[in-house]
Formats: sequence, structure tokens, C-alpha cells
Amino acid sequence: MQYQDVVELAKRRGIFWPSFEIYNGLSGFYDYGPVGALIKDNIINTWKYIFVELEQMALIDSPNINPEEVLDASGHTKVFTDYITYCERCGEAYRADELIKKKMPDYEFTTYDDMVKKIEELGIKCEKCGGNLSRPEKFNLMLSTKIGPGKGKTSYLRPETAQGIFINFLPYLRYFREKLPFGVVQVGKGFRNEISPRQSLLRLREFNMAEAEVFFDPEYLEWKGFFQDMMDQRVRLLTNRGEDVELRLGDALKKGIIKQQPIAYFIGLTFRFLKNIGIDTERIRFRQHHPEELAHYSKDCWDCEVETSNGWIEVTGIADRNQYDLKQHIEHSGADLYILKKLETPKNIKVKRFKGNEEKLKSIFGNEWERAKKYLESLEVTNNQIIFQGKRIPEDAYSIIEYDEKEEYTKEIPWVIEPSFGIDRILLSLLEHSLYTRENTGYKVLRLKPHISPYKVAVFPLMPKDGLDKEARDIERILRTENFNVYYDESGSIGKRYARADEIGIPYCVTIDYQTLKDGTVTLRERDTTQQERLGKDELPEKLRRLILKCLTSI
RNA sequence: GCGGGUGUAGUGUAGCGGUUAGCACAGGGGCUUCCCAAGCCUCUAACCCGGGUUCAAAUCCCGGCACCCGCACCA
Repeated sequence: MQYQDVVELAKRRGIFWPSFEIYNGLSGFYDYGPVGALIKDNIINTWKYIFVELEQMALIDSPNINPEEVLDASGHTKVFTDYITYCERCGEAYRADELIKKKMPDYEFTTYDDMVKKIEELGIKCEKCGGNLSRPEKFNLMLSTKIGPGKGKTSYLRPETAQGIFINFLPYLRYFREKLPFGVVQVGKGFRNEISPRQSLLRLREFNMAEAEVFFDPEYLEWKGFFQDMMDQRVRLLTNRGEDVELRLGDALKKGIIKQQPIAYFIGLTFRFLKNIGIDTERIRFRQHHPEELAHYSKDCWDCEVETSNGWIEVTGIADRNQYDLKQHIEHSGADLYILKKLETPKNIKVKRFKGNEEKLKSIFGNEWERAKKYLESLEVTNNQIIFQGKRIPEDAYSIIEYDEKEEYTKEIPWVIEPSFGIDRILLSLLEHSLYTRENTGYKVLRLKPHISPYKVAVFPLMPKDGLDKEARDIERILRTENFNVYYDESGSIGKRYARADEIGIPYCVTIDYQTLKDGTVTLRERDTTQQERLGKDELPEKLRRLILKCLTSI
């Protein structure tokens, strides 16, 4: 089924549509309608079932708005700002820093004026036509806002939910009783000021993501999850060396195609999640990033891609974020985002430590001097330059002291592996994989699994008269009190109502007919086969519950 | 952001200077012998927005916005 068919259905039946349409719309923003919001929640609930219930990760919720410091530390403010220059003759766009780097490989951005000067000095022209280039324009891919009155505090709408987890590493470490590994997950919105949002839910400026940050002892990267047979799972892998293979995850690990066990496990978990919600498993693959496309924080990354009529689209990224983020936050905040590891045999050692000079540090860091001191004194003594909050700590601001110590603990920065899911793209590809045309009749059916379907059961009186409607209303009420999401419809012919229900993916339809009034039985119709069975109305809740639960739990 | 294309009821479309803006499906009401978008009657409902040209604009021109296809971008 084509993407256009999904968009048409989505708009007509209340799944999703462009936001702000009465004010001409705004690119990159979409509403979920009454049906879509239910489907989206069901996808998220399934995700939570797997990550929170089964894998025992901790669900948290942190703010959408992040102060500048957080994103300075994470590297986003720097990496997310591009300078774009255009050819004044042919209009070609370039990233200014990339152009300079081609002539000066060791170029690092310092200031805007310096960048402009370098372009002039190096005589950089349009690569295509040799025309003059315009003054570079700043483009920040994060949306900013100000907090509080007056000038306000510069803040950004978060580009990922991950930072909200990293910065609270210590409370989560306590929650898990100081034992690694553990996972913390968050479902929420992320924001990016995309240059050109496209194709409905594929590239949004405000989007839904579900992320897990899993913290490991760097010397022991292994996730012993719920699924003991995970390494037997077969998946299709595209390596960054160009191999395209289908392998057991265990074999991929053995062969070194996947380097870390947790990445293999989470690839398998992603596969099973997508399979469970109804993505066509023949159209799932995992593609390893090439070194040059890795994010600034990442050393290795596998994208899960799903094939749609728009080609293979990235729906999940499983990234080795290593120690990058915690290290950055340690350096910028001075917080001790470490784990303590007890040594098996304590060592008597001579320890060299930095000892900060208060006066000097005060003169460099002002109010921040205590944090600077704490950071300085937490470091191993090396010859490296010491940087705190971007400023170098000069050698005359500290001394090195030496003393004997019994070392019982060693401290380390945990290692992070991150599976990150784009909910909107998953929903869009699921709709495309689920929509089909019924043979013979030619009308559309959305083959959603019962636990993903917006409504679990539709209730129809064969005709809205002769007491059939009252009986149907009674059954509807009973099903609602049994906690089913019920769709009641009595308008139009019975065939029309089945068709309407099929189109938004309702898996079961209960019809009340004249026999119901005599013996209390109803017909239960299954969507994809259209087969009906007759059963007592009292048996409905148990029967439906079993059918729905089975779909959620077969993973 | 660039180039090309497209914007007409809820959806899909016809109309291409003068139409009561047509059709189909969907939706509301009614009738009906009612279990897979059945039939009949009836009703509701649209020219993306803003300028301009013209006696007259859905139609031609310009600008905006949105969508589609390429290019670029996508941490």
C-alpha cells in the first residue's frame, strides 16, 4: 500500500493531519486525531510493556525545556549550529565550515568573523560554478526560548530526551541500589528546527520519541535481559563494510560484526518489538553507521530501518554513547557522575592529587570556583591540560600533593548504550504495512493487531429497532465496564458498519440479532477472515480479553 | 533553501475567462422484506490565502502558505 493511501485514510478517519490548518498550516507539525491518538498510545504502551515490565527499566519523565548549560555540556549547542553560505550566482548551498575544512583540514570554528575572514583569505568560491559566496547565515537546529522575566535565561526545547536522564544519573543509581547495569527510559517529545520537514510524520519539528539509556560497568558490557533466547534471534544486518547478511545475533557477535553484547540484545529487542506491534518482519533491517555519519557522541551505531513506499526509513537508532555524555556533564557541572567499584584486594598506594589554590580559582571562575576545585581534585594527575567549563586551569592554580592511601574503591564513568525509537515513524510505517484492499469488494482494511487497534471491539445491532438497539447498548455497557474500548455504531446497513470498522482496524465486531433476544447469543466477527462464530454474550469479555492479551504478550 | 509540479465539499475528482461550480464515495434524516460499503427519497457540504488584470477570475498574472517529486540538509 502506498504512503498516499495512508495519508488519505489518516485524514478521513481521524488518525493524523497537518496542524494549524485553519491558519494555513505550519510545516513539520502534525495532530493525531481521535483514532490516531489511541493507536499511538497503544504503540507506546507496548513499548513500555517490553522495556519497563519485561526488561525492568525505570520509567521517568523530565522537562521538555532544557537550560543552555545542559546542552552546552552535551555538545548540542555547538554541533547543532550550522553556518550555511549560498552561491550568489547559482544558488548552491554549502556548510561554511566544511568548505574551509577542505582547504584547512585542521580548521576549528572559533568566531563568526574569523570564519568569514578565512573564506576570504582562502579565496573560497562556489564549487560548482565558481561564483561568489554570500555571507554565512547561522542556522540553529534547536528551537530556543527564554525562561523568566526580563532578558530571561536562554533555554532550548530538547533535541532528545536523553539528557534529562544523564543529568540525574545519581538518583537513578541510588534507585537501582548502586548496581550496574540498569536502564532508565523516557517517552516524550523532542524538537528540532528541521530545514525542510517532509512527508507527513516522517520528518517533524516536534516529534515523539521513546528512549532508553542503559548504564553499564565499562568492563562488563552485558545485558542479561528478559529474553534468554535473544542471541538465537535472526536479523538482517548491513555492516558499514558493505555486507548484507541474515544472521543469528549470537553469531554476529562471535564474528565481530556486532561488537558489544548489549547492542546485539537491543537489536533483537527492537526487532521483536516491531514484530509484535505488526511491522512486516521481511521489511526490517539493521544498518551500521559509517564512521563519518556517527553523531558527535557516538562511537558505533546501528539504525533499524523499515521499508516503506518511501524507501528504507530509519525508525530506531541503537547507539554506543560510551562515556561521552556523563564525562561531559562531570566536566561541566562538577557532579560526581561515577560509580564506585570495590577492589577485591585493597591496595596500598602512593597517591598523587591535585590541590586547588582557592584564591587563584576564585579569580578565574568567580562563583563557580568551588565546583572547579572539586572537579580538579577529582582528576587523576596527568600532564594533560585541565579544562573546566571551557576554561583552562593554569598550573599555578594548583599544587600536587602525594600521600599514602589504602585504596579500596576505584571510580569509573559508566558506559551507556542507547536504543532510541521514533514513535511517529513507527506509526506511519505500521499503518502502511497494515493497510490492504479487501479482494472482491475493493475496500480498505487496516490489519492492526488487537492490542494496537484504537478500539478493541465494535458493537452493532443488526437493525436499530425491535429492541435490538437496546440489547446492543446493554452489551456495549457491559463491555465498557469490563475495560474494553468499545465502538458502537447503529447507522447504515450492517455491511457498511463492518466496512467502517475494518477501515480503522477494529479486530472484532459483535452483532446483536433476533436470535440474541431469544437465547442470549451474539455473533463475533473477526476482521481479516470476516468469519463469524456464535457465542453467549456472557462469554464475550473473557474470550476477547484472551485474544487481546495473547497479542500483547507474544513477543 | 533551490528547481519542477499541484492546491475545488470530509475524501477522490470534473470544470481551464461568463456554470444555479458537476460527479462519486462518505456524512445527516426518512422508507425498506436488513449479516458484509444493498436499494429508493431527501438534506448538508467546496473553488488554500492576499493582491492584480478584466465588464466578468475556480480558471490568467504576482506574492504568501501547504502538499508532492528531485537536489541540498537530516547531530
